Amino acid sequence: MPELPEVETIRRGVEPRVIGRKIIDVEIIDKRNIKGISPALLKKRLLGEKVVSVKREAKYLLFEMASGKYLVVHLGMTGRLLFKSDGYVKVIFHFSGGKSLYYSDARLFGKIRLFDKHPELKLGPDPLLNSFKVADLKKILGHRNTSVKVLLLDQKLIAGIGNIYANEALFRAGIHPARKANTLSDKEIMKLHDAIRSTLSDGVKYRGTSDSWYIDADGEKGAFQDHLKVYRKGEEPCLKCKTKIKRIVIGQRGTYYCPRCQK
DNA sequence: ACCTAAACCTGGGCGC
DNA sequence: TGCGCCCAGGTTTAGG
Repeated sequence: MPELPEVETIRRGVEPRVIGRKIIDVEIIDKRNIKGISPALLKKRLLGEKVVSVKREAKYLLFEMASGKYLVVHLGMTGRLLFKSDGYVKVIFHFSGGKSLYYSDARLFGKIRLFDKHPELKLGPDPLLNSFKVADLKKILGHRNTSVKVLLLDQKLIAGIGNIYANEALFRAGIHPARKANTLSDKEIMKLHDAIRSTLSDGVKYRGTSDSWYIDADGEKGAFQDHLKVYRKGEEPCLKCKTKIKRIVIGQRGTYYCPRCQK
């Protein structure tokens, strides 16, 4: 499910309710999301740990513990962090004060890991930070002979964009998703830089896109699905020019664009 | 270093 | 109702 705006929305819902709380129990219903450590050891090492912050790096959530350990959660495609149960719960973190955080993941692509210190996640820059400049995007795109859309999805190059926001940002920028990155003009890179940032910040503003699996920590849907212009709109008329939106596959992912607005 | 494709899983929706 | 098929918002890995 979750791209940068969804993970940020979840973070904002989770942090205030777990900060300063201790983990008093970890219930593991299905161990398959737990990576790099046995379920028993994960539980043992988390018991008594106090949360001092919940941070986000791209699509990862990092629970910083008072001991300096980090519980790192990635939600994959269908992962959820909830303060109530749903039908796909795999792990439950019980906190002092009575709250429990449910990790749910129907498709099991999410990952839960524990680190002794702040982990190096090997991610590219976060495009929502003000330090992310046009020059940084040009460095990423300028010399590569791959479609611009594939590069936007590469977390090692630029972190936090997934398929929905890649499609939408390219529409806002008027750039065809199959364009080879090294053919973009400086002006197009500038437009794309703006489009990425405005699309992601709108995503955060509307609390994420609930097209299928995504809900926030309270089980509430986001609203950005009401603002999508191309994503999953194959065969529908473009809202700008009425041309039929096309669906193609790029980088093994469904890709939607307006053949007239995006060159 | 760059680029591509397969693999990991389960569930929802649709047509017949 | 049931079955088969297609689709799915991510990342890792192996290979060219």
